[in-house]
Amino acid sequence: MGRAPCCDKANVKRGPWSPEEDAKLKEYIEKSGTGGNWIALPQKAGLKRCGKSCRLRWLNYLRPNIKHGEFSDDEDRIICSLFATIGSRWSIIAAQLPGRTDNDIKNYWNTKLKKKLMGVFPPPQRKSHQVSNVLQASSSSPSSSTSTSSYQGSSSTYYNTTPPSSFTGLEPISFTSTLLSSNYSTNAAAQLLHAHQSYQVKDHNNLLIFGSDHQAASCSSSDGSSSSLNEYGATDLQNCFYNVIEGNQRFMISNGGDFNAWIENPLDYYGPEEIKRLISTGSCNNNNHLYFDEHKTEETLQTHYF
DNA sequence: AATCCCAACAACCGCCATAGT
DNA sequence: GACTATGGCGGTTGTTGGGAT
Repeated sequence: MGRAPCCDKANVKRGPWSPEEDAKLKEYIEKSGTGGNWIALPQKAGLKRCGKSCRLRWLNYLRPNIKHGEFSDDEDRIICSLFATIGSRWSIIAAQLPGRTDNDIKNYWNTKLKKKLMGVFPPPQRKSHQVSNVLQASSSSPSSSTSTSSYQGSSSTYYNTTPPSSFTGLEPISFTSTLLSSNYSTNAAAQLLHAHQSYQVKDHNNLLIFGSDHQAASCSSSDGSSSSLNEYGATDLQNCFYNVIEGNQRFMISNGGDFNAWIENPLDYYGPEEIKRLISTGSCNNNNHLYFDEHKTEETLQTHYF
């Protein structure tokens, strides 16, 4: 037996709201508030609507300061950045965009932004040297994986990975690692990483880093040409592509200075101890962006790139 | 002008978390 | 602790309008 419906569906109006209904709802809420009970509200307001429907209508369209219309480039960047970080948690993303609703952002993502991004990150061309699916690898014994890489950390594993051949870019991924099954939604980040084709996972004593490689940042398309990432805030996206997860906390890695270069594998260059030290000393901002010391970053870049 | 197709978006559905009893 | 009611959320569907044919 299923759950009882929240209202008598036979006796409630459905479909688009009329201006009269909007006016009734708006007037009632402005005068009396919601009373903390949406289920009872429609009857009190004289509406033949389900309480949930009233709530949605109010939250998405009628309440004050709702912003409709075109999303700005800044808003695009924020959405992309947050999606890469926390996934499809629209209500949280909406909280960062005053006047925008979760429904609005969700629709915008599904109809426009996703396509934009897919244009930036074309369907993956598999690299021959990449073998196992990270998701399988991270959820099974590392020794049983077909890893082709050789990170030498004492108790860490390092997988070079490739999406399954049927992968189309943004489909759900079963991330079964205990680290990744924390409250933080990492699937979405993984999806973007998948879309980015090339990414790595390192697991080092509860310190797990994943992200795209430097090569991916140039984003070669299938015909060998490069597509510009700037148009859609590539830097922001790129900055999201290294995630450190320790325990059930997630951090995003940013290099501290104004460097155009990007560090391929933070774990290799900074080392797990340095990363852990920074986490433990609170070297991150409110958004859990983990910033490395500028000099250290510069040294690292000088050493490895110049 | 009629029809088809598709993108956009409003609204609904069902699940989950939580508070109250 | 079990149960119920409700709110909140994300995924999905239905409707509509505009452009293409």
